[in-house]
Amino acid sequence: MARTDARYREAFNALLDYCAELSPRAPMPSESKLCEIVGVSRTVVRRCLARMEEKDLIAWEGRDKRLLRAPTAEDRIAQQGGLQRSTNLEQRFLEWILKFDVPANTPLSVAELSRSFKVPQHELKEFLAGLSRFGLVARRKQGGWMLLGFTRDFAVELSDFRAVLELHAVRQAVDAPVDHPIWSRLEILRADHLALMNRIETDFHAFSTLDETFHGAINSVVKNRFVAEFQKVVSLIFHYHYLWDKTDEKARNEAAIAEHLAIIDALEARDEEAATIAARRHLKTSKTTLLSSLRYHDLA
Amino acid sequence: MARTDARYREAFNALLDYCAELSPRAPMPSESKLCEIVGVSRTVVRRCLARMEEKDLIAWEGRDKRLLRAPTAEDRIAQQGGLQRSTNLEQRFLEWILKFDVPANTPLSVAELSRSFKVPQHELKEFLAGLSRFGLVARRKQGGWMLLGFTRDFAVELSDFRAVLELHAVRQAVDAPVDHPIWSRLEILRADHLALMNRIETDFHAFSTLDETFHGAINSVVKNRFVAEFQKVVSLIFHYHYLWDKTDEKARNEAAIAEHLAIIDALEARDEEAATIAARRHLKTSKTTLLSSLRYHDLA
DNA sequence: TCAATGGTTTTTTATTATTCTAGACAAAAA
DNA sequence: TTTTTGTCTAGAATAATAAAAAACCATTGA
Repeated sequence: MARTDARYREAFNALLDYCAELSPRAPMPSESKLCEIVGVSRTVVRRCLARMEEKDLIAWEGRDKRLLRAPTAEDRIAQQGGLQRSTNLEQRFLEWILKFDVPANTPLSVAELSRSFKVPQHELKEFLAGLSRFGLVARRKQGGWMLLGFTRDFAVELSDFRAVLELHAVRQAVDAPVDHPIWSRLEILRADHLALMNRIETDFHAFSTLDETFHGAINSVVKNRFVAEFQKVVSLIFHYHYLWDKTDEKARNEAAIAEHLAIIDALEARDEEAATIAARRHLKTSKTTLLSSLRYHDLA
Repeated sequence: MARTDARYREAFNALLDYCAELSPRAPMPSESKLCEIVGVSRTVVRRCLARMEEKDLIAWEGRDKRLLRAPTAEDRIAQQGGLQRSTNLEQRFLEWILKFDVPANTPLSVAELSRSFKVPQHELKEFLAGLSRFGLVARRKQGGWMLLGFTRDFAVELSDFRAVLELHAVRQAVDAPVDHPIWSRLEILRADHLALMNRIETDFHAFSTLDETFHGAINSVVKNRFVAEFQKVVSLIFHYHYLWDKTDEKARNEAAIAEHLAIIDALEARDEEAATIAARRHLKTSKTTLLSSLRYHDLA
């Protein structure tokens, strides 16, 4: 019960690795130095040292710590099964919602999600609390959480908000200095777009990734933590929706490539007016696509 | 330990209130009806009914539940001390940071905050997880949380982001139909501003609230959950910073009133160009004020 | 026959208790 | 002095647990 000692186990093995570098009988660094080396508190380091002494790996008396023998594979401590990655939970969660088309107003069971995502319950709760800031989920009066989900309103507001941020980014990009990395990125993107256009008949589904890269590049001009945070979610949602709505995919992507190229042209010409118009047109198309994919699913 | 029965206690009293309306010997509604009435699960309702039967308030046999006597004040169940409001935790937390000028990179102790705000630990964790979406706090590698706080970068990015949102709102407002509530709100605000201008010598500190109302009105034109969510935090931060930086407060507020009036004038003239310029000027002033208040505190 | 209701059980949530970890302090050594 | 260690206290992560929700099934009564 209670807190796991995964940290101690990891630290112990890390210390063994460090000792392997050391020559036998060499004095070991001070406890606080070892803390820095394995990135853990002195409490844990001392626990590790105690075990090493017990296993006759080191002689430890006061400040004198000496390696007695080279550590072997058997000395290593087993990692408790779990070690489940709670990284990219966000991505996995959104992927789940969009791929399985979880409908709006679905109650979310923390217990169930915790099992399927192999993540401790409390971590999921914190994650959901974070998502509630984006209005994607909300607490229920009876307790627990509920997916507000991709309703029509949500999609409209998301698209509008995205448009506000991205038009701002476009305006900033026009004013970017010549040595700004955006210009070389745009050149590469232009080439990629033209290349894809040539093999569009077969590779039209490769557009989704390109789209994400393109919008990422545009938004990278704006150095703002709030924008960046939103962008992460926005792009993920648009990305999966694109993957998912297969109607007229080739035609849509072909049109989108043309729209992207128009934006690149206008940006490189430093023509704010034209760039804004081109961006607005493309964002409008995106919004329409997102909405129609929702409509399609409402019928299903 | 474990979950409290506050819900049961509240439900029981609510049921008593409901019974008080009933005439004695009257049959009570079905369990599921009672659930809807008090907004609680059947499990809790049945626990309440069991207690009512035990206290000889009702006769209960199968579907036949009859009130035996009118409930008295003594029948009520005591609410367990706590009932601590975890509402407006956000406001209280930001208030604490800004009022006590908690510096950036301060480690936040969940245990301590939990005590001082009288809120269960896990609720605080969820709250902090939410705030981390705004980049105001972050997890530490060693565990726990840390206030990233109001650094210069944070203030700049916050101001910029606010400007993006608010300029968008201004552009929307210009296009708002004549019967949109914004116009009457602006008329009232104009009068309020003029009134405050007349008594500025004595009441200049009343501007802070007026400022919040003004920006709230402008932003109310944009109906967007993302904007609204951010606006809550943004306005709170600006609000407290205004309250807090006392240098040249009268002169600053007087100037700000003039800037507000210029925005109102331009909006009512439906002049997008002028409105944008006026708004941009005001936002720039705000940003400068916010930054200088930080500089002032850095020295302290 | 069937919808609504009640008894019962299973599952999930909220919260505490517990173990591990971090950090602080003072004594000891260099 | 300055650094290092022994000791202690407070805090964080997590499992255990009581309460609540929800599902299930039998029963009632139209």
